[in-house]
Amino acid sequence: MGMNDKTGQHKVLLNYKVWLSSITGNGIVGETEYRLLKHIANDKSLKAASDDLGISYRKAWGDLKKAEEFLGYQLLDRQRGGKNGGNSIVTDKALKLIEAYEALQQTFDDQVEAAFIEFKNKLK
Amino acid sequence: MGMNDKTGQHKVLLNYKVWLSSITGNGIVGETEYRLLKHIANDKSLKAASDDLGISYRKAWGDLKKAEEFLGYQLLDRQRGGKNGGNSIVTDKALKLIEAYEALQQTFDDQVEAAFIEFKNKLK
DNA sequence: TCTCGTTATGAAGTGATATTCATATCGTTC
DNA sequence: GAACGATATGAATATCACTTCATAACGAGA
Repeated sequence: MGMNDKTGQHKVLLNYKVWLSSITGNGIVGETEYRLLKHIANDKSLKAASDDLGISYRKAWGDLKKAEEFLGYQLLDRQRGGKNGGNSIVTDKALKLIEAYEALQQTFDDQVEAAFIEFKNKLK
Repeated sequence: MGMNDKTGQHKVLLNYKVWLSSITGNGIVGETEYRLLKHIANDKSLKAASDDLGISYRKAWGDLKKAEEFLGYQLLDRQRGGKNGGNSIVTDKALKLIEAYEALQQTFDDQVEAAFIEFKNKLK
């Protein structure tokens, strides 16, 4: 479990991130947006989803808006007012997107483990 | 090459990052440290390397110090004073580390392209 | 022994992001 | 038709990482 002193050898993990970006490097769809969409698919609410993830509604809303603007299609079908005040439904296109993103993550996950073992061998 | 209006479909790129971290998620060795060590190996100077990369000496120094503390071994052999004011030599262990990191990146690079093509197919 | 350039390190300033706050709109339901 | 709760959005505030600044230590060479 790794030592706790300031100078010992600690357990090291391999980490990675995958995200879609514009050419200029602006992040568009990454882990945050992926998780948001997953939760919205379940909760049918952007507010509930942002609460779930512990990020501000303001940011969640802005992130998805930016993603939609960039992608050029809707990720959510929004409804204001009404029974529960409103709701947000994930569009079919967004569902496809999160499925594809999930597969991408899986591919990376599979490779990270092997690559990390290889990495550690190289250090011996 | 992607439209420029606010709502069109733009060209999307796939991005990724790989780095070593502690269990608590603190980044230890990533692209920055890798590049620093590469440049120090060449320049034999932390100052020159940080200038090369356009990052502050303060950060470069802090990053490598943190990495060394965490890993539990020296990445640099430092010398203060003397002929040119001082110098920093990359240790053998650090050389092994950057070689292994390089191989890791290469592994990912090779597979990212294929994964991205797969990703885009899934969206059709 | 004085100088010079690099390493070393705390402290203060800055800028990008995210959170908080404030307010408006909307549409079922009671 | 008044109320409730989610969406919508600008503005102010807070956070956090990085840069800048300031200052010391060091040691070969002039």
